Amino acid sequence: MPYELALAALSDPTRRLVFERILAAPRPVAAIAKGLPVSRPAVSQHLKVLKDAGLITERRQGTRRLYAANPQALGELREAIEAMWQEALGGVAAAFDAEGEQ
Amino acid sequence: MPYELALAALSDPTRRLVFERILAAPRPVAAIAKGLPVSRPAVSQHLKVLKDAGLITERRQGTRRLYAANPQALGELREAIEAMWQEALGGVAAAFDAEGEQ
DNA sequence: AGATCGCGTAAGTCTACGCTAACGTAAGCG
DNA sequence: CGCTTACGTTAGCGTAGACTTACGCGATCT
Repeated sequence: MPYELALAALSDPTRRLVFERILAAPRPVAAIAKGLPVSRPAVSQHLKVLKDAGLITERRQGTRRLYAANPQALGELREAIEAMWQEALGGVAAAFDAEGEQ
Repeated sequence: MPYELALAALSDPTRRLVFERILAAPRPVAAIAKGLPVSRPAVSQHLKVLKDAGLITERRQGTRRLYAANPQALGELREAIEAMWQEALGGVAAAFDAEGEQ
């Protein structure tokens, strides 16, 4: 699962709220939607995007579905960001060296 | 600078291309736009968004402007993602425990 | 079997935003 | 001074996507 999908999925504020609500523990849809400023179908749509991005997993339990965060996708995103961070650190050092030479 | 802005800024594919082009070393706008599938003004607009998100810094040098990545904002984003990752790991462990008890 | 719960999906609307084309501007050069 | 370079900015357009309303469907209860 490419990290780009996770990045795009987490860029929406409402979707981040949805995701953060199932970070600590799995929850059914109605419990996620409760207290959010959008309707339950909207939450369902956000869950689909998060699932397609690999950020969450779905488990059916009777008539309801439990959604849980998937740490692996989050780990991949973390590593991608960290790689960019490292490269940026190196870039600053290189620019500083070039500055000193002129 | 809140990490939400950085997240939203990096969610666009073209803007990511722009950002990655100045990760290793600072560049003027024309150099960034060269080879990209969009016009130079579009690159300028992306640079503005990245700057507003704190991800890059601008330094004027005569008639041109050098854009460089800002590792600090990237570091903050990295830490925010890492915190969510840790929480997700804890959530999975908690769900597993609950599974064993029933 | 009928009723209800818990949820996904489809259709339609409206806003955000990425893009181009055109223009404006400050710095260097002859 | 013009002229060119290297940009930023604006106006306008087109589309992706976030949202609601309405509907459909399987599981559970009585």
